[in-house]
Amino acid sequence: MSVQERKERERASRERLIVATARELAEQQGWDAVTTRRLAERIEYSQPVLYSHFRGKREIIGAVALEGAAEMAAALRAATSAADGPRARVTALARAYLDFAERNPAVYDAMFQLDGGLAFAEEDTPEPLKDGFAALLETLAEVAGDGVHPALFTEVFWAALHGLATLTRAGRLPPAEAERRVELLVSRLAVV
Amino acid sequence: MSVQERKERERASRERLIVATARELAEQQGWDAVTTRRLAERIEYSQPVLYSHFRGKREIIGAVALEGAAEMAAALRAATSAADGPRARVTALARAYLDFAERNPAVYDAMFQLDGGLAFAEEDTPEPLKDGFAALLETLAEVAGDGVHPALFTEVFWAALHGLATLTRAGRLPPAEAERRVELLVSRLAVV
DNA sequence: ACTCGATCCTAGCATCGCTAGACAAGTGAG
DNA sequence: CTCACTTGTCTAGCGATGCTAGGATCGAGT
Repeated sequence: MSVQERKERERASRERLIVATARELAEQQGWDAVTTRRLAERIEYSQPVLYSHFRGKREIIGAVALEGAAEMAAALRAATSAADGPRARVTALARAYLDFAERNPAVYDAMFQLDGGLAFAEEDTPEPLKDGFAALLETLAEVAGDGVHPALFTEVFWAALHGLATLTRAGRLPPAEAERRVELLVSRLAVV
Repeated sequence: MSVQERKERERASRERLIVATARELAEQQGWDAVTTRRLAERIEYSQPVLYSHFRGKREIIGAVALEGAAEMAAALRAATSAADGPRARVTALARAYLDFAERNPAVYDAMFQLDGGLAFAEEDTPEPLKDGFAALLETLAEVAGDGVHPALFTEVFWAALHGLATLTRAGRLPPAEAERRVELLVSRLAVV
């Protein structure tokens, strides 16, 4: 019985290695460079091993996305808990969100840009994703304003952040004035 | 001399055919289905012909994006010119933007999601893209509010629309309440 | 009518995600 | 301790991708 447990531990450990390596490779050289061959070589196993853990490349991306969602949720909560007052919390939230996207571009892509085979806004949405939305909601509900559904407000605010994050990183928006855009967004959307 | 002109016309015509076919194929079956082989087969030429017009698949995507940008700019201007008053114009603008994204998902991807090798917010930004931004700016400048740079306001508003468009289409936002999100966005961001 | 240059196609390269089948290592029974 | 067998891993290969080299073909101008 103990033998089997050891094997399961080793399997789980190797699965974590795969996800961590995929993420590392993606951050270093972009997702295009994350091929099953390169990934297999880095973890020092052959390609088919990947398919004994994941159904395919999509699922590996999905695993990175889930890991990232959990981290992001933690980062958002850490940022907001250090701020005083609703308005300051929202600003901190927005900055933390954009900061996470900027510092973890590959993970952010896995979460929102690429197809990781994940469901959203539905019954079977994975827990980390729901929790990420919850982290946003906790702070944003305070400033939704009267008669506005907090979830709806969160969706709009989130969409704005997502737009800023992606357009900035794609070179569509000059990075210089990022901070002023955040201030404008918060001052207009948030009802204090 | 006339012979050469005819050849140039034919070349230009074939180039339009390539772009139109790529777009059509992408809208029908998604960009993944747009392979150089399939595209070549549809235009009834061999693969290498594509490379005598474009440097590679990226440039073809870029060409579709430019075509789309011009169309979108026209659609935005048509929508705003039919509305009375700044507030109504902004609402019409937002609806037209999201409507375009929803009805031309592949083109929208070419413009903002995929790598079409296009420059943005820089010196050598192609004209249709600058004009698309200009179309947004024309209407949004009216409601930027005192002391807010119109271009900065446009960037934020645009980012919010882009976020709504992409998140909705990716299934991240329930489509049911799209209209209410637009109303909330406009009512908060626009200063009338 | 003939030459020669432009134009286009056949064939192929390296790489991709993914899988079948051979092979080895470790397991538990006798 | 030996041996069949399950479990796990690897080698090799499939079809498809973007892209390119080199030969064939066609038409224009002398």
